[in-house]
This record gives sequence, C-alpha cells and structure tokens, in this order.
Amino acid sequence: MKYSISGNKIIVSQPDDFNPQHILDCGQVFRFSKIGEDVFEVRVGDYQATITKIKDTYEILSGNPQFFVKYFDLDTDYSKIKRKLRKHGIVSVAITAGTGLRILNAPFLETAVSFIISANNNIKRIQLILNRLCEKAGQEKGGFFTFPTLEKLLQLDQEFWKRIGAGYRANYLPGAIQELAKLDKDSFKDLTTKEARNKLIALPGIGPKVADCILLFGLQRFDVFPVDVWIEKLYYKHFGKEVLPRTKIAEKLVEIFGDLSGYAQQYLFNYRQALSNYGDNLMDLL
DNA sequence: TACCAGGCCCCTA
DNA sequence: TAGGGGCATGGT
Repeated sequence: MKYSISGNKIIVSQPDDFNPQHILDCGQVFRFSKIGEDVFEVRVGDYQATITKIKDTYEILSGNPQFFVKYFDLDTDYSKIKRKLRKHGIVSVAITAGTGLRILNAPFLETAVSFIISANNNIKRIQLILNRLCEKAGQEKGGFFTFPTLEKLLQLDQEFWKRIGAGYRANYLPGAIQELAKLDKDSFKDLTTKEARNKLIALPGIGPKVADCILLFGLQRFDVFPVDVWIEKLYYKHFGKEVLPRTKIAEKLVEIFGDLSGYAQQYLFNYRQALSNYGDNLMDLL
C-alpha cells in the first residue's frame, strides 16, 4: 500500500487498494457518514477522520495520522490477498466489485459492544443506537462524540441501554461490559482462535457469529468466517446443499479459505450490500 | 402493515 | 447435543 504522511494528513496513492465506500459500507464499522461526493467521516474511539478523494488519491485528515494508518491497516499489501482469493469464482466477482475494501484494525472494546448490539438487528439501527450511545455517554470533541470510556461504560445500567433503543440486548450489555473490562487484545494473544472464540462466547450476548466478528475486526484473526443470514443463503447457493447449522457452515468455509477466510467473507458481504443497494432484482447475481 | 435484520438465550426432548 | 420459540425496535 503506497501512502505518505504530511502533517495531520495521510495521502493514499493507490486507490485500487483503498476505497472508503467499500471499507465503510460493509458492516464492519457503524460510526461514519458520507458528507459529500467522495467525502466521508469516520469516528472510532477518541478520533475522527475525514476522507476526501482528490484526483487519483485519497486524503485522510485527522488529529492522529499514526492511529489511522493502523486503523486502516495501510501497511498490509492487499494485492497478494486478492490474488490468492481470486481462484474462488464467486469471491473473484466480489473482489472485482469491491476492490479497495480493507478490513479495519478496530479497537477491541468498541468492536465488542458494537457487535453485541448488532445481533438480529439491521445496520441502520445499529448506527442509530451507537450514535445515541456516544451522544449520551461519550465526550464532545470538536464537533463529534467520542466512544465512551470503559469507566463510563461500566456505569451504564439496563435502563440506559433500553432508553437508547438497544431492545432486549439491554439485558446482556451491562454484564458483558463487566467481563470485557477484564480483557484486552493482549489477553487473547497466546490463545488459538478456537480458544479465543470460546472465551468470547462465555460472555452474555455473544454467540458464535458475534464472536467471529469480534475476532475478525477487533482481534485481527483472519481464520474466521462470520455467518449471518446472507452468508448462509450464499453458502447454499455456491458451496453446499446439505442443510447445516451456521456454526458448521462457518467451519466448512474456513476449511476452504483458511487464513484468508475473514477477507473472503468481507468481500462477499460487501458485494451483497452493494447489490441490495441497487435493488433486490440484482440479488440473484449472488 | 407485515416482515426483516451482521443472533442469542433458554427450555425441551 | 440439537432443535425451535421468543425476543425490542426501527427500516422497508
């Protein structure tokens, strides 16, 4: 990935491997907005970045460029990943449609809370709930709200989560946050992916799918394949006819895609999002 | 107005 | 161990 840092700006000069529309629009991050043609704002943790397309480059303006180099994983070369994944037909189509997609290196706690809220929910409402969370419990910082600190999250009770619209997930969140407070990225580093998943599933509100999303986006484990309703449909169309529980579908897909499973999953999920944005009649292409 | 959403929990058998 | 109903709430 070619990029340079100049003051508070990152300049990305390889647009084939960096496309904010695809990065933001595939359900791995929820606090962002499109504020103009080719202008996006992303909020994560304590920071906000504005991404603007200028000719054939993207400029990422923020108060902490080093943080966003890591967040957007700019030191990873996606050309190799894409080349390896292109031998799988349907994934190759999805890569072509979603070129410039990158998997974010997101903070552990924010990712865990976000994906507990994501369960049986739609992306717009997840965004709504997380924005309310930050407005009510985060700090105002130059025109936006930060994600709440751990100390603040620990103070939020069921009633708070219900007030901001979390629905029945309000029953799990306070207990889950108490357990999350004892964990961080380092507490997973010596575990296998299976061990790490089991550790996450032990928390209230975290099942196999949510755990896999946290492993992928918050803990940078790429040998996981989160299976939601759409990936399940796609599996039966392209990979196997035998009816299986989602956990088994995930295992089969990881057998196929190995250490690149997470990337394959995101290209496919993004492709589905893109098609649905153009109307359901295109969904048969999947 | 029903149905659906980046599923999980809990109760059966 | 697996199967299936119930679940808050906003979008479509």
